[in-house]
Amino acid sequence: MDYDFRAIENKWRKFWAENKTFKVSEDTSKPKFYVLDMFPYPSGAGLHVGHPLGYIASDIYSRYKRLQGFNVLHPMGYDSFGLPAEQYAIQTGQHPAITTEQNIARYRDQLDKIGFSFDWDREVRTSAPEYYKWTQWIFIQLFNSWFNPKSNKAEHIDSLVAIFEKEGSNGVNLDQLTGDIEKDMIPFTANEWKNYNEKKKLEILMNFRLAYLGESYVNWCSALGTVLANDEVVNGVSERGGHPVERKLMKQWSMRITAFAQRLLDGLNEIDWSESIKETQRNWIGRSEGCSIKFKVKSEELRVESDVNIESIINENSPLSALHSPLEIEVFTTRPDTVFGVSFVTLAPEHDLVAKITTPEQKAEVEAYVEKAKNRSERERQADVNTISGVFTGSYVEHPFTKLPIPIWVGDYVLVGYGTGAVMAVPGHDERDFKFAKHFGIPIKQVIVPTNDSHDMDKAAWVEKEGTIINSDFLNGLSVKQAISKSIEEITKNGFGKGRINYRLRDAVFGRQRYWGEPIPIFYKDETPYALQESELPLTLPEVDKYLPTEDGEPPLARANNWKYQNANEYELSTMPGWAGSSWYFLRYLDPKNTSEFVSKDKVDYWGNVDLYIGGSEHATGHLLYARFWTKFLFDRGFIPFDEPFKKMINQGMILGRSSFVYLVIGENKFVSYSLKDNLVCAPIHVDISLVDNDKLDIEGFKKWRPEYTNAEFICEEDGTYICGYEVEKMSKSKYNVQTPDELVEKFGADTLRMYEMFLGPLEQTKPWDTKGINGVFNFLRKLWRLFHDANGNVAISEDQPTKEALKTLHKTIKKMTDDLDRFSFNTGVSNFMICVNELTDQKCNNKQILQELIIMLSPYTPHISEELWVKLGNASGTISTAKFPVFNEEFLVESAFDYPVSFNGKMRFKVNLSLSLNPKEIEELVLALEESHKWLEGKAPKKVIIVPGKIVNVVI
RNA sequence: GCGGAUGUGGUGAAAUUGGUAGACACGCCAGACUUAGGAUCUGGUGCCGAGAGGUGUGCGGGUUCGAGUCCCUCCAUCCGCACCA
Repeated sequence: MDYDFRAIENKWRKFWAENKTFKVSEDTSKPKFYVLDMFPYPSGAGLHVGHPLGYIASDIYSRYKRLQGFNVLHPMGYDSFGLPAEQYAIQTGQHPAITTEQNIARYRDQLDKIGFSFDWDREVRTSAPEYYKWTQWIFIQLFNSWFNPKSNKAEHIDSLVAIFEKEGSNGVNLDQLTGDIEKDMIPFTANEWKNYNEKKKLEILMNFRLAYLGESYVNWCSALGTVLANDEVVNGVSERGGHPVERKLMKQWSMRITAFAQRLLDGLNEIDWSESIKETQRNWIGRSEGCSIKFKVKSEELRVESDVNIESIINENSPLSALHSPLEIEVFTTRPDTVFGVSFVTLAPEHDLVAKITTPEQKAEVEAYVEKAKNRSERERQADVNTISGVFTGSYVEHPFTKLPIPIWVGDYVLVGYGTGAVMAVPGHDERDFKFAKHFGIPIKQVIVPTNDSHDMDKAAWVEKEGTIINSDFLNGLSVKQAISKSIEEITKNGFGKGRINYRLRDAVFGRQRYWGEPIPIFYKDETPYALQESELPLTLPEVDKYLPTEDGEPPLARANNWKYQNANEYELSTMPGWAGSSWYFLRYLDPKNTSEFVSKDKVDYWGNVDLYIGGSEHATGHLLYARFWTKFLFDRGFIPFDEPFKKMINQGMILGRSSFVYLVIGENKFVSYSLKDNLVCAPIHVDISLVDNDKLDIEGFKKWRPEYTNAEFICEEDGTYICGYEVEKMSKSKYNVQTPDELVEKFGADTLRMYEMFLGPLEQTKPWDTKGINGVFNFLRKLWRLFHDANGNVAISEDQPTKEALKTLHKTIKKMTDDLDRFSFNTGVSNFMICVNELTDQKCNNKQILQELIIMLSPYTPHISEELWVKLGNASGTISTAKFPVFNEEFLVESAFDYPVSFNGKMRFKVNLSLSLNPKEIEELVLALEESHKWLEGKAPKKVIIVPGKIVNVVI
């Protein structure tokens, strides 16, 4: 009987499903191991061969761990809220839930064909109310929490209320409560707090909640009709769809991820992730150490009078420090050593103080500039980095040390979202400031002597953190490094500012003006947001007539009829972003059916965090950062016992498509073969890869492909074939280079596909898909099959004692397989099997002991054929997944002799077989006595002979 | 500009600690088998050379008895981030 993969795979797929072979539960007698894949968004296009790459690797690893006796949790689910289903709904009116359901069915069908060992009883879908009930629940926990900088962790908001009741807001020393995150709070005493009404209290608490409603500049995408988080904006356009994005001041639900910036940074040192992802996260968090410095605004007439109503300023939602008179501009700098080189101060166009400090003479010009800057999209602004623009406000600040007046400018090179939205410009030692000063003719003051003599201060700023300080009063003569600490010391001592750590990370905007997402469990009473009670969850997504915003520009949820909290109060109308559900799904797998908790304590204690996470690196700044944030939060609040979700992560590389081309002769309906194309003027045209085999075009098929090619002519190679050119590109429909796993499973079987995907190359590497090589793996499985059968196709297994040779082959393979799996080297694993089967075939080995061990090792890669052969060896059905992985025994590899490579001056010349019991001196004598050696010595005496027993001999002449 | 990764045959790649470069496979070449099965078997296949031999892991240097592997300089490609003060 031949290797009938179709029958075998159908049989075992059915067997696993019916017997729930991969269902797991908590079992304290075994060590646990949690292997997780990044769950897919079920798109309408289905899977191509690139998608299952990571799933195959994680499945192999899961099966390997199971064979080693671990209790392996290996679940799968769907990230099923998202934009494409909603866009489709807008176009067709079909409810996104239906589209999602259909896509999931297709995904499931495709996944099932590949033979994964998922425990499908644990499937989760983020769009299911039973799931998002708990996403909403976590949101409420975040809403009811604040970050206590003193304990450095999230706490229930009640502990903050207790502080307020006892000591108010600690006077002016707000940092102790806010950790420098929020600064626009008016100080109050305990008594004042007690006398505030509920609305006022809630308003103050909103400044501390980890999920909060606040006004801030957001990325507004009008084409999508929603706001986007920073990581959803790429190169100034939306990640999905590539629509323009502008900055807009809006009231939005946000997540105070900035409170966790330092812990998110520190945690990276404790997890086993690729350096590049960790660096990307460090970069995104963007910690920089420096100093804040306050500059007093000089113009007398602008000074805020002492009897001014401070609250009126607060209520303008100033994100900046404008609280105390006289007006001050606070800047953040990493170079306080250059403070004496400040020749102007620049404000971001959106900075609150711009309007307040501009003089009447400059008003028109400044307003025009600000207006223009605000209307520029992110993309325009980024594309235009080299154009210098700015405008003078007419006002001055006072230098804190010299007391000299310094002009205040507005410039869009200063970003409102970073630092304080204001910079002290030191043109002598900052490139942008230099350009700005040159452009506007502002004086440039040198305060550092460059270490490089040839540096010309007239041509460029000296920006290196090296050199000696000059023109700087008490800093003169110090090195830059010394001057940084000395200046911070002086600035702090004089109350001009203080040392400060700044992060690039912004709070994450959480509301989306979309339909297909989790409703935010909030209602409004007296314009104040209140969270729903746990017992009122889930707040299910209401039905709407259309999935578009209303005519008044309200989100789609505003279309829902009679959708009110207790029939009285308005619900929040925005929904959660795509990353909400995926920030905690790994926890729900532990206890997917629990209706009273998001996960039970017992289960989360047993399973713990993810031991191995496999997925793409494209989530480096989105999902992976948010999931870490929520995990830290849930840990702080005592819901889970760990504060990093994913201990080890591997990022599989992208699989690129291999596009094929035909060459159309310009002006004719004639195609020229690859090697002849340079003789003619022709244009390459993508041709469907299903019409090409080994670069040879199926000419008849091609003629039928498109009506216009029916009568096409072909200039072929000498042998009459038409050879196509190729290029490696991303897989896409428009390039006709998409390879689906389904076709390959049909043609070669799932085992071949699984093994071939691993054989392509290292998991983490980007690699081109090329179907050519799949035959090699297919042939390997047939060769394996033949090991178990005689020439007539009957099972032929010997029960004899295995030969020494066979045992050596087996144990060599056991050792290599264990090593390779432990270091996730799946591609070399495949070649180990090939070598092993080649050797056993040469040895004509059909010994049961040997073959049984071999297929156990093979079963993680090719589970179907392994199950089948396992039964043929006389074992009970379906148990190979719980067999025991073979153990390496070194005894079988012991050798008595070794083929020594003999080198002369490092060049290998010949080999000689010598006993391993010889000592170096004996080896040297034997080698030098050889006739071959005399030839290479050319009569000279060797200067030295290096001998590494069991490795090499090197003769130095 | 900053950061990360990668450069090895015609192709995908291997070489885990500095010790025989190119395992394993694809493709190709030659042959066998006997019909057509994405068969199977045998031999060959880095480059130059008829051969002896020479040469060879992006370039150039260095350390070493010995370097794909370690160090320095440079180049190329890919991926992040980017007016971040």
